Amino acid sequence: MAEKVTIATVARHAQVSRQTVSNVLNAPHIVREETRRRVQEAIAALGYRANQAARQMRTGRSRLLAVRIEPTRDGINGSVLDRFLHGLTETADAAGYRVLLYTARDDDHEIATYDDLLGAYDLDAFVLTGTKHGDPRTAWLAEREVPFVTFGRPWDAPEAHPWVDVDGAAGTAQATRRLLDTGHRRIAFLGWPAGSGVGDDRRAGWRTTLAAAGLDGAALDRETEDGITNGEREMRDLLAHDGPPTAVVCASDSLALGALQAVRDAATPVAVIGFDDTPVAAAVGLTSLSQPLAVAAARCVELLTDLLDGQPTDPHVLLTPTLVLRHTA
Amino acid sequence: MAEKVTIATVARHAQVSRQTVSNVLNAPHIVREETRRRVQEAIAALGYRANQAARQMRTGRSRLLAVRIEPTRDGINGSVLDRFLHGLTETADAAGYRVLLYTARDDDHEIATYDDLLGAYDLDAFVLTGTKHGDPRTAWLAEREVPFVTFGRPWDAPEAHPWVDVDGAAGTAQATRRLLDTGHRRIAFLGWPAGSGVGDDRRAGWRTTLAAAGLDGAALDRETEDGITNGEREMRDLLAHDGPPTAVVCASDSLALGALQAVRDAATPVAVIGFDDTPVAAAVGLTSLSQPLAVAAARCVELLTDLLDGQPTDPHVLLTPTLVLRHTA
DNA sequence: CCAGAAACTTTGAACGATCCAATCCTGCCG
DNA sequence: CGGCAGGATTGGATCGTTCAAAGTTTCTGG
Repeated sequence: MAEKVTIATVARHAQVSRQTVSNVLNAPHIVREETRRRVQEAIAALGYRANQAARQMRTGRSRLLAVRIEPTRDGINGSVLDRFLHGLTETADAAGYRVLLYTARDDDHEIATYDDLLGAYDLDAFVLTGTKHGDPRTAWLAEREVPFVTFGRPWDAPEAHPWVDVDGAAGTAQATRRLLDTGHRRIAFLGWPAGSGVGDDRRAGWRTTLAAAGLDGAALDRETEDGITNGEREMRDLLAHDGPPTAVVCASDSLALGALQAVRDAATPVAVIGFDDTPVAAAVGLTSLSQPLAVAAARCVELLTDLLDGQPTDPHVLLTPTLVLRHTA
Repeated sequence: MAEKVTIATVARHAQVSRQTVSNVLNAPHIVREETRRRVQEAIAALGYRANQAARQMRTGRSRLLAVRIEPTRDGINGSVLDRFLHGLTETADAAGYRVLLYTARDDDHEIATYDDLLGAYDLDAFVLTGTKHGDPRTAWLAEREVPFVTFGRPWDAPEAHPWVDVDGAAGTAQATRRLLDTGHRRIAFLGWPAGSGVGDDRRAGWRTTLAAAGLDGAALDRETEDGITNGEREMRDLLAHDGPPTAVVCASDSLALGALQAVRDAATPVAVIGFDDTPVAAAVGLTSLSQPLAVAAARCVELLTDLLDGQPTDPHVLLTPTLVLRHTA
């Protein structure tokens, strides 16, 4: 078995000192052209790779990003995280970072995990998904000046910390406009109870677009917890009342799927639009709003690397979802 | 800002030497009870955490596992990986390991990534998902004696290396038996082209169960690439021929969903059973076979830690899927 | 031809943990 | 009471890298 290749091996092979090799790696411009080439040839020839542990011990930086992987809740929206993670890993790779996973039952455990990861692994930064009002996690991290980015806006204070998000209101507005353009006038909204930033945002897009068209949807606005059965129940209820809607915009694909089942045995066809463009939507032909997850992930990594390199950038990125047209609208 | 807490800080605080602290952590039994307690109190009081980088440099072990995250293909089966990852992270955590993600376009890139991860991060082990016939990745790893486990059997040589898998044949057998029990006699199978280990396995379960009941399904066996539209086409074709099936077992939820759409406008009801119990199945009420992913992940970690600790265990684990009954069968 | 500066290169120390070998106790036995 | 065995504790060396400072060569201009 070949002995380990260290910076000293490379140095000997290239007839220079350790430090020169280190300079070639970390500050190439201060090394003479010809020397640099010789060192790089030695590196390639020996298959040398800088030992991260040793580097980390000296510099205190690990080139590691941590991301939480949550248990898929109702399952339907799970693959959103999946695609985000993939994008994150790919972009991080390109920037010379690696992605470490962690889980946590609740906020307290999550904070304990931060402490653990920072203490034991010297993590460089965190990516959080799904922030909520008054999030204790962001407060903890900010207090300790740990670099982090959230995928999801801080709804309390938009300037509080770096974030990347998808413009839900723009999405539902786009969906509503599409329905208006195709002749619909009685357009309902199936969303979550008021109070969640994401949910309120998505509802707002629908309401303002209706208002801009001189319509008032107040009677066609429903609030319910996420889930297929909830969606179906509310939609049946909407259809049972006077002046039933001819179309519905939903805050999630789960709700939309429920609506779709309620609509199946309706007298006249009803258009349905979901949110998240999950595999289920693709499977059943549901028109839905697709989040640019790969782009979002890439921007998260970009924000973090800039932050870690001390480069100032605008730390707030808002992306627009795309309406994917299928059979249902 | 508080100064960094190292093993020396703890030693000073507990009035012992560095080595004693190290012993408390790595070989508690050789330290006197009372001393051990004193050291542990100091550790707790100071919030000390062993620096992984330093430990790794000396021991050559990183307590890091690597898992590949693949781009979700047709999307429907994506969440399978998602749930597996979550289970993996949770179990690894409990065993004192962390999970590192990586991606790779193809096998060559993946092998290059192994090299990179081993060289730079001293990775302890790899978890591979989805092995295929004559996999170059497992060969590479085995040759270098890198510990790894695959989620999925090596179909060429079952004893080649440690693996965890779900018994597909047992699953489809269970599904077929269920259909037989509820009176069905003409039970079709919608699977993938022969040649893939997983696909052949799932088909075998159906065939042998039919044979055991004295039935021959040869005429009701279809092979097609995965996907909803493929499933729908094949199912329509089956229904159009003489002696159409009254039930169908599918190799995936994608195929089952296609079958479901074909069946919708059939004269008589046809039972459909899918495989993987994806969120889509739950959403549309499709009866499907559920893989015990959390258990599989846990067993993977178990196998690896045993391997790393030099403990001999039976390195081949075959788990049985569960039939989740819903509306369609 | 030499002083002085510029441009690199070399050397030694440090990061924080573990391993190794040596020393210090403590209790026990002769 | 001395000696000894055995476990508990200690100090020094070490892993591979980067930082800091000192050393060397090369080049330029007077």
